[in-house]
Amino acid sequence: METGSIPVAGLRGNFDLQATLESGQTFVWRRDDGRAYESDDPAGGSAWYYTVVSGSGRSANGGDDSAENDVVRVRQRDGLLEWGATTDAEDLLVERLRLDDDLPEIFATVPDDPLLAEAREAYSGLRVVNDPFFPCLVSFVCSAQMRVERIHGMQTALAREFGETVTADGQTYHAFPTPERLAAATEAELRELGLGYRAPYVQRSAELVASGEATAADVQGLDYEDAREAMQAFVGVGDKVADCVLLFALGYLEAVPLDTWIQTAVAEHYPHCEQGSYEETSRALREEFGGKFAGYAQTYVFHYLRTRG
DNA sequence: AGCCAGGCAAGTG
DNA sequence: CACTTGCATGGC
Repeated sequence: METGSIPVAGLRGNFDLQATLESGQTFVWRRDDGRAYESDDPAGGSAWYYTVVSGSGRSANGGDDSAENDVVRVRQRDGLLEWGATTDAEDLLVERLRLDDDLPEIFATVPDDPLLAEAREAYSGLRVVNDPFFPCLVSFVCSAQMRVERIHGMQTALAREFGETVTADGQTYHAFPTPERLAAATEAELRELGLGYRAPYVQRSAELVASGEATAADVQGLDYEDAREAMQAFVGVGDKVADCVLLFALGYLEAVPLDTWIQTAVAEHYPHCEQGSYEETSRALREEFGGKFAGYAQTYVFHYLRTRG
């Protein structure tokens, strides 16, 4: 393994690895200690997390074409983001964890109302992730009427059953399954993993991606509202899941997913944003949260509301 | 036992 | 277009 460390104390804004990875926005990381994601778990502050990165055109080491998947491990300690990986992981981590985001600049565009102030105080350094598209899509198709810990468990099960394996330092890791592999899975196989009625949605969306009939490229680059509409070409994707994938994988930081928690927050803290339809309420809250980076504010509020007693 | 969890698809009016 | 219904599953 190569190793390295990124000083995160000097970033524009803080960094909180645990809050970033355990806030229910990404489901591609696992805790090395095997513990389920439990927010406010004191051990989480210095726990190792790992993911498997599917190689995409990064041909670093002289034609080793068997190394398609890389293991990346990270932990945060003493103002450093320490990593160990089967490749140089620094650029990847900066990209995936949005370490270049200028949080003070972002929050200068967001109102400093009491709720947001509390959320920022509680989870200073939480960053919106930049996940790979397909795992993010599947995760949020699975998210319907499901708790965060169980969504995470489902993605772990999918990787265990259908993901390619990588061995590093004598340990076996599972990549997230490819679209082709999930497209080839049967609905019954997916139901056995506890996906319930989401099973056919996952299979059919995987088929669309694998065949090229609908891909991220059809969405990326569109204006936000057109992109949200285009996302719904996938099966199991409505307005809310579309917003999640736009925010957490495609870089649409203005997207404000309206889930049950946020709808409660609208009723209690932003009643003037309650407009009836998803479309209109979402737009109103997006404007309430300053537009361009409204999804950042949403992610803080979601994590804060969900984890406080 | 009933209610809820990061909702969506399909059907009806 | 808006509204209703059915859908898996596990934890509290």
